[in-house]
Amino acid sequence: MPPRISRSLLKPAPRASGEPVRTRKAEKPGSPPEAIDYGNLGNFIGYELRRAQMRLYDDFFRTTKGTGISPALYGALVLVECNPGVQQGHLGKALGVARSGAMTMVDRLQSLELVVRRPSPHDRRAYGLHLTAKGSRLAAELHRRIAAHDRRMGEKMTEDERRQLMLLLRRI
Amino acid sequence: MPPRISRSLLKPAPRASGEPVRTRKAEKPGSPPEAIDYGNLGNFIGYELRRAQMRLYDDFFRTTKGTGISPALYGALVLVECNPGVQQGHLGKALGVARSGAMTMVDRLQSLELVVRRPSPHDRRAYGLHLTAKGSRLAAELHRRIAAHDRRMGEKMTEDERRQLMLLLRRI
DNA sequence: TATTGTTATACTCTATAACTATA
DNA sequence: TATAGTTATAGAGTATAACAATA
Repeated sequence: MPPRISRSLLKPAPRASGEPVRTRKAEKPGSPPEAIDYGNLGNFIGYELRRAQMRLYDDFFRTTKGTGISPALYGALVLVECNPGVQQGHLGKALGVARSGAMTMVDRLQSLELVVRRPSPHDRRAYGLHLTAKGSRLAAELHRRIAAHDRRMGEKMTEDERRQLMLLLRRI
Repeated sequence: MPPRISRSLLKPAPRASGEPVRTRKAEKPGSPPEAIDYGNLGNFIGYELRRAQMRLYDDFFRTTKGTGISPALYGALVLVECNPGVQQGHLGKALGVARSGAMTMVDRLQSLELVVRRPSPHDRRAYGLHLTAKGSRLAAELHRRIAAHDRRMGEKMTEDERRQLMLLLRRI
């Protein structure tokens, strides 16, 4: 079964201008006057999963800063790179978004000049998606940065533990 | 250090009417004509984290169906329950959202008649948040359902493995 | 009739900024 | 001057529904 990237998990938002904003604690750095009781929240897998992903997203956005690429767009970029000529609709399905959502994503990638739509030779309704030269270059750069990012995410565990983590995550 | 629930990790959206919609694959059940190559995506911790959370969110929304409670609102409900009289702003900080976001969440909980704002005895600018009787009942019900949900999430691993997973997640 | 891309519309989530009452 | 709550506004993300062109 091919893995799927979920809509809800690729969400955090790039800005219109292309520059992701992560205004963590924009309001005030000061901590809440009284410690807050989180009850049973910390015993839930879902809670630790969320916290882990929060930290990971923070690092991801620092990693891709200046590129305008969110996790969702990176996923799309990888898919176009690995499947040159893929149809927009298929991309959307693979990413778990509706066609209109795929439309928006590809529009964005096109406006960043990373991806082009070329008429499909077989189906005059469809377009094939391809990386531009600029898109290829950025993809290569992002692969490097994101591989380093992913290593950082696992730097506090051994290689065995990392494998164990991946296995356990797949069992959820 | 008190745990924090991230804005970006509590995101998936409840509907205005209160009923969460999870139209997974609303477009077509059919699989893409050709298998799609996901490249190196599956070797990233972030990717597996996202997939795991996607599955978890699906189950969470099935679990809370009919209540209008999203993960974010459940978090808020727990915090109000565990910290009766907590100020809205402190709640927002604990949840990692701006004051206006806390406002929206509390408005929602109030419109669901789960939470009330009572004037603070010490500070005439502030309100204390409290569960209503209905809120207490729903919280109790949700605790049961979500505890079961969390057990389901870990049902494919041993108790030791679950503990290991929690430990590794905290190391990210 | 079904599918591809597209557009229009609507909704949630979240942020910033300005306003008010109070501290 | 700073803070608590509020309101207005804006942008991202995603969904559904309808449409034209094509299969």
